[in-house]
Amino acid sequence: MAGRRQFDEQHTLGRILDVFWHQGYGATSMQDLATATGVQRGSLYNAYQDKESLFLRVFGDYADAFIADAGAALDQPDVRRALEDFFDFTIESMTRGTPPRGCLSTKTATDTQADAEPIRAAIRGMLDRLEAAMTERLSRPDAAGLLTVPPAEAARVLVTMTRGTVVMERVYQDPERLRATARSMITMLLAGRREPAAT
Amino acid sequence: MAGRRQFDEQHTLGRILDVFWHQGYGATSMQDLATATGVQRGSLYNAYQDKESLFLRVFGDYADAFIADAGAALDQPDVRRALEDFFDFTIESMTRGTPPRGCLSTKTATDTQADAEPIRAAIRGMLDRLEAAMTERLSRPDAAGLLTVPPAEAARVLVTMTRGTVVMERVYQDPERLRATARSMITMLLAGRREPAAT
DNA sequence: GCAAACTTTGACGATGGCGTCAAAAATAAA
DNA sequence: TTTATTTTTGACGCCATCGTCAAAGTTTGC
Repeated sequence: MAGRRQFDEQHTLGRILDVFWHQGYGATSMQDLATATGVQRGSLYNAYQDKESLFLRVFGDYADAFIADAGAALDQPDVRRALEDFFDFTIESMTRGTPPRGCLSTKTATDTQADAEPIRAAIRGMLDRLEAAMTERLSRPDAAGLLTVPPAEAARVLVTMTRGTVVMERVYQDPERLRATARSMITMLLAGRREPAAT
Repeated sequence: MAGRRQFDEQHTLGRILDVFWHQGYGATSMQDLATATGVQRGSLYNAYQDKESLFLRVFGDYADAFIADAGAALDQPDVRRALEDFFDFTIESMTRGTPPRGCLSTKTATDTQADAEPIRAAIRGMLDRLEAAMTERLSRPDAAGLLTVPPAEAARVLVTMTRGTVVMERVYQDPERLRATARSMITMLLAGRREPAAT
């Protein structure tokens, strides 16, 4: 039972991501990962160094997928529609699973056992990319004049808002409530007028 | 060394709150609390049942103080000033300490090891109170006509936003950035006009 | 004073985490 | 076929946690 790697890496990493996502970094032991994947603890150590390296490995995949999907949702001709789809996507993502899995990056950001700098950096990288995608969308012509604050500022508020939504999901476990709050947020952002108001 | 309680309860509970705040519920062991307070583990079990009960005990004090201070910040004649003071207070609260302690309720909300229903309920209770205080403030006459969405909706967005701010603090560790984002948020909210815009 | 009530203390056994390592096994290269 | 490389496997030692409990020690109230 050895020689070349015995387990399907794609499949294994997928399951590992799932365990981290549901349980959080700090609360997940190597044994948990071994049990969930059927790969022995020693094999995981051998293949991926330690828990932190393993986490960074799967977090990278997670972040790439998240950014891609978020970008796709934002890529709509109508700004309001784009923002609604964006929030719908984030809400759908965090409420998936039984129990709902929440948001991996937020769980990790607030996990005191995940305060190693490489982990922080990975989260920062993901949020920076999200903010960039949002800024780009809000800078398109169809948003001009509609926004109550400049695109870059708005993007930062919206990204912060998604983090808040994640927390509210944990507390109230009510997706419809989250969607309603998101709609309010969008209305606030798009309350601008094309013509400057008369003085 | 026995008979009547040997330790100063106020002082001990204060230290315990501090440990929970910094380390988070799940990452804190009874031994941590014993070490931090100088009270033996057995005495803590004897006096407070278990970790969950102890947490709920100090969380109650925390929530009361938080709501009181938040309410005081909101109690300003000028809405914009009230909201700025409110966000300044929350940001100051989460960045205090070395290292910055963050926000206890948010850390707990996203802690998978703190998913017992009594704990969830306590967090819900605190956020409900915060939302109520915010709604009340935004319903006062001086805010009328300024808001881009109704008071209750705005309150829910703002409370969600404070949760997001907490997460961003963990990630970027930059208080000034948080304040700037808060100001953008306030601008978006107060972009309403007293007179309905001419068609 | 004396007895009851309570707190403190230290230890117990069970469980589970961590990272390491040597031996066993299987494949790849020569 | 033989050798080198790599993975798997299971066990190791160490340390920390948990909740409990009996013994020891104080204080309170009768």
